[in-house]
Amino acid sequence: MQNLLHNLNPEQLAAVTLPAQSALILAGAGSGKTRVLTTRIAWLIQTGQVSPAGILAVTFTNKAAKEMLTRLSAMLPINTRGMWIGTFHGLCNRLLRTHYRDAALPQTFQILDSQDQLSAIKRLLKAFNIDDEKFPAKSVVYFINGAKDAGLRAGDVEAHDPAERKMVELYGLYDDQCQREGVVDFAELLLRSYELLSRNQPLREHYQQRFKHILVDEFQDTNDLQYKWLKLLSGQGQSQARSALFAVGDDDQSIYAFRGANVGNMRAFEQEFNVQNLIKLEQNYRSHGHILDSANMLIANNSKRLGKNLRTDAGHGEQVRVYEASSDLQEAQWIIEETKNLIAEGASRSEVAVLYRSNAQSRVIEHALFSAGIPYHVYGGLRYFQRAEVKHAIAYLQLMDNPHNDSAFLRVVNFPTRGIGVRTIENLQGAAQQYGISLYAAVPYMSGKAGSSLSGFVKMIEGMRFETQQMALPELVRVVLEGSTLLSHYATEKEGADRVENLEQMVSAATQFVSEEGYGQGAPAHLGPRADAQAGAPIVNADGIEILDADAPLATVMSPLSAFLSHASLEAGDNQAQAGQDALQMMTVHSAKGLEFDNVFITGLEEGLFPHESSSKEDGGVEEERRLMYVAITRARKRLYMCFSQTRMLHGQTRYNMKSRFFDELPEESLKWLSPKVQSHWFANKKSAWDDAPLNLGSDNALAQRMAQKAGGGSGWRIGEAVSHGKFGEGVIVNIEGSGANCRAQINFGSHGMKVLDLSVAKLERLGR
DNA sequence: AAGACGCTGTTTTTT
DNA sequence: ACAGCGTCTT
Repeated sequence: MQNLLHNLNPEQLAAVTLPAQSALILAGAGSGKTRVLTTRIAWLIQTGQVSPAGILAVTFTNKAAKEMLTRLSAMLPINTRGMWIGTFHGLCNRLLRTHYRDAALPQTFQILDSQDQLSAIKRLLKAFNIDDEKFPAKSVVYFINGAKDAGLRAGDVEAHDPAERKMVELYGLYDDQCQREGVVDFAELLLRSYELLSRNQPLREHYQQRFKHILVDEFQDTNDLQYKWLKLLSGQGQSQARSALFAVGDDDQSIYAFRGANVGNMRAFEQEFNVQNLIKLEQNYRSHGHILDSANMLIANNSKRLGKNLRTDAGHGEQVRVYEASSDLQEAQWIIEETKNLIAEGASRSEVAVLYRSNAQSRVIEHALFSAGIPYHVYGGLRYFQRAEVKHAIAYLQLMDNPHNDSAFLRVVNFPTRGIGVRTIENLQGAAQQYGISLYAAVPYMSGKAGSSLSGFVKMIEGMRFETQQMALPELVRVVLEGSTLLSHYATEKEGADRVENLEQMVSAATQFVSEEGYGQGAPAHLGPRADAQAGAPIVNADGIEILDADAPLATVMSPLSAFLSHASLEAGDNQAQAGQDALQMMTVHSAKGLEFDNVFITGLEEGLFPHESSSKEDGGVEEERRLMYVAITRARKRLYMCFSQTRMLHGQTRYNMKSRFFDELPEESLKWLSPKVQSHWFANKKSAWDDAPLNLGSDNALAQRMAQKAGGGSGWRIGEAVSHGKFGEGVIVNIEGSGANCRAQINFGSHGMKVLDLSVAKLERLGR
């Protein structure tokens, strides 16, 4: 135990060894949050305060859950299997699998990912002849997920106008459709298990008693339903003893409001759980002083903080390097130069991160990196299980496990093509609707040529199910890849080599899955849970009803095939394992959260981009952008670069942006401007701006034309020029129209918005940037 | 049933 | 600019 606790600082130690009461740990960036969380669990177990089965630890991502498990098994000599450690969705899936009857779900219910959900909605809209102009599928999805995330069923949503009433109706119809097909979406996993526990008293009480300690990571990211779920499981508000909820989070890193996260849950938790133990972890072990000072000073501009100031023992380190580029191309060029310098100084490429606010910014930088021959890795593309060919294979597997999944049916009934056309499908859908059954079940009602091709498809699925009855999962997957003719189809396609490879990879994914999840290598993939699996001791409630506890491995509650399909939906896999390559890391600021690098570039620091223009319209939007900037800054250990550009190509048009307001919120002494005398006067000094940018303007003539376009009708002002206005502050001239006395300029005043001013009237001052 | 054409939206993302 | 779609064409 001494071992466990040594090297913890006083705050960390206090947090780890808190008594079994609700606690809120405000953990700043780089303050050892995961360490505290895992050490707390290890300490609780090692001191005999709780058995592994009494632990419930919740994260948002699989990565975080895995990390926690890895660290725990390094600390504890015990098997981590009895503990419930996982994502909200993973744990809810486990709960629903175990208690599928009580949750009114089929044993083989399947999970829709976001793509599947959208296409299910599109299908619904079509079936009910809904005008998709008035009710776009996307907004229906948004509405439904919003309601579910708030814990509301269709019957609970108050509609204020006819359009909303329609939305509510669609919500109800969608839920019916899902129920009929035996599928649940992500939000449904949460809501259904919440409802299961709140309606079923014996179950609820069982789990409430079982979990003595509930620990939550990234608490600031919880949505309302997740918070309600935690309250329910912890027994909050009940008179009897309840479990201790240990919430770890950082309100300054709350950057997911747009997907329903509610930072307010932190304050609500403090009050509703009567939190006596609030501990702030403010000692930062990651960043040098100038970087931390920048982060602290920036975030101090936010109101409504719980209050926290990071400190470090690491010394000031280097100043933050700031660069103003003339164009996005030149910005990219500069990044490449600096990266080369870093590498020459001995930095490894994987310790260089380029962060941007939006994905669209990556293109230019990627292009420049490619030309320079610097290996790079872009985060956040298509993930393995999202690839079309893999989704197709999954759909065949889904049909074998649950033939009523119409989404899966439609995805592959004619892929690879087998002569089943749109018309045939429409007829089939008509029959299915008429009898209220699934497409698969409606096939026997079809006659004629169309009927026989459809029943051919069904026979193929049935045949594969029969053939694979006794097979282990990897073997089954191989049979399906071949039997579905997916493999041979892609093998004949000219660009199909990668796809074949991805499909082949599914067999190894299945092999790995089977061994990791504790299914025997030879366990039949079908036919329910493993026969020889040891279920936990049965629980008998007061009425003598036996309840199966979900503490045993998943193998006891679901078949390898069902489990594998859940896995494919809940853990979409990495995007291209370019591992092994020492590559520069490129990603959005959002996806950088939780990561750290020696060297970080924050790019595109311009008004309108970062903070993003759409953030100024939502209340609290700019504060969320500031938190995002805070996250970006605190990713860096040793060296931080920030850059912005005067011009940028966006949506096919050149935009003229001002530098980000965030620069004004950073400590001057921590910044080192690398471009003091920049190219604002490029018109007079055109060489610097246009020669730096590797633009191919073709000829002097083309250049002259572009210049002429930018000159403002003899007004004396130029497009792209920085100006100052008494009322609106600093801005950039974006456009000039008319000439002489009628000359007007469109000016981007950043936070004050876009204005059109009459140049003969407006009092503008030239601003040498 | 694949390929061409035109329309649309375009902040951030995990499960 | 450009990708991803839905619809129309061959």
